[in-house]
Amino acid sequence: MFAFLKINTMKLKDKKLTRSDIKRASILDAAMNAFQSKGFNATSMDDITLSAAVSKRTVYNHFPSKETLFNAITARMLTLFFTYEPIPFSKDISLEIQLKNLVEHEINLLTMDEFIAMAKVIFAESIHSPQLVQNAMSEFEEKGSPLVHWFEQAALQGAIKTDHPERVSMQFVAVIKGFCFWPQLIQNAPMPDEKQLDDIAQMTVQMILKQYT
Amino acid sequence: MFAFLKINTMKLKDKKLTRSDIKRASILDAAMNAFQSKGFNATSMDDITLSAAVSKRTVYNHFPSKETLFNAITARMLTLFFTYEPIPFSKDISLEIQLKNLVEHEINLLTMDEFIAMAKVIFAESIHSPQLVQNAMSEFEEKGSPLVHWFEQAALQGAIKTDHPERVSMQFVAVIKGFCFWPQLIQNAPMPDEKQLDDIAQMTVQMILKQYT
DNA sequence: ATAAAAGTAAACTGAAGAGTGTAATTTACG
DNA sequence: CGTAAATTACACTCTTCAGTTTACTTTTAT
Repeated sequence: MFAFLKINTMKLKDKKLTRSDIKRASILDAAMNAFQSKGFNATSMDDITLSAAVSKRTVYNHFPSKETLFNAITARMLTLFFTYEPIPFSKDISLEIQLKNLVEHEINLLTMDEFIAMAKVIFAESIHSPQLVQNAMSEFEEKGSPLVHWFEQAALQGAIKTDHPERVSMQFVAVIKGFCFWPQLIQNAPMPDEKQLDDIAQMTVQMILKQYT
Repeated sequence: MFAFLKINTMKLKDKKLTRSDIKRASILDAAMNAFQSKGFNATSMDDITLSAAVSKRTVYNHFPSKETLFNAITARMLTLFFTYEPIPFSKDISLEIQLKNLVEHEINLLTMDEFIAMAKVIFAESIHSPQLVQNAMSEFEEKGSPLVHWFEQAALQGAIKTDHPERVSMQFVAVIKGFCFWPQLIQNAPMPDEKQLDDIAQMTVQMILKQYT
């Protein structure tokens, strides 16, 4: 898990993977796993030290405090998911196909288990920190904004009939998350299998088509 | 806030409100507020002691440990919301009206600020406790079950056309929560005002009618 | 090769916080 | 009134944990 982060690290220097880089990556990995499974408070720096196979002083040489480490992780996770290509609306492609693509796109994002992992880390802390994570969070929630943009375009061009495209967009995302995100986040529910995902996708597309065309 | 709990306490003995009862209620109140705003870990027993205007020893006389106190609170909150009348499906009332009632019912529940408060306390802890709160939680999530029951009846009697009434029920709830619950829980978003709630309700009803009749 | 940079082990400090012991006070109640 | 139970203040123990110090070893880069 989180292999994708290591790859990122490697890409930067390619061959010059110094010991320091390895240690740092190891710390980030260990911290991410620990924060994910136990939360910020319940994770001690000694835990991280231990499972990163690194001395405590080394942790503090890379990250001056526990909070710094936490921020480094959230920042990393957030930027990762922010690199998120916008989706153009096209009047030349059938609405059904475009919607199907949108759903799949969204489901793919949500079903990455890294996504759930990240959400656990961040949400659990953010419920009780009005400002701390909140700012990053609001930005993060805008992740839906490419979707909003698509719906706005679709409405403008008359493909979808609504006075509130952003509301339709929210409805769209709400249904997907209701099946593929919240239960997994809160209750550790299993992700729906391929067939169920297909059904959910189809249902969501039908919902938009029947209600707004 | 949480006045409804004090009322409950009073009903039990009516006149025999002994000092001990008052102290106990005061502790529960203080603890609930503290857990809600700061979370379980960040709340110290001394905090509670202080804002309950009670000595520390008294807290421990009533509740042998912090966890016991936490459990007492969650139990209280959960039972409160479990007393939840089932909703019968009727073929004599127009579908639209019944749906409208369902939405309102659900929105009323979610918009009680006690509900959000409770959810914060419980969810924040449950994200990182696989078994601890999880069991109570799963029961709690079934709170939707009267809704499922309504949709099952509606499907059985042909008022709603679907092979998966429980899925339709989830969709229905997902949309409402997407607007009136998750943003408030995670981001401290303000609850939509009356007019917005109306729009959301109407939209949700239309969604079901257009997609499943 | 060698000096600077980075890592290690282990003992330490200081703060916070859960829970206890106790002696003195307050309240309930026959 | 008088006694038993509950409450209080407060000092105390014990543990956990973030962060530091020190004396030493390994890696890296020139």
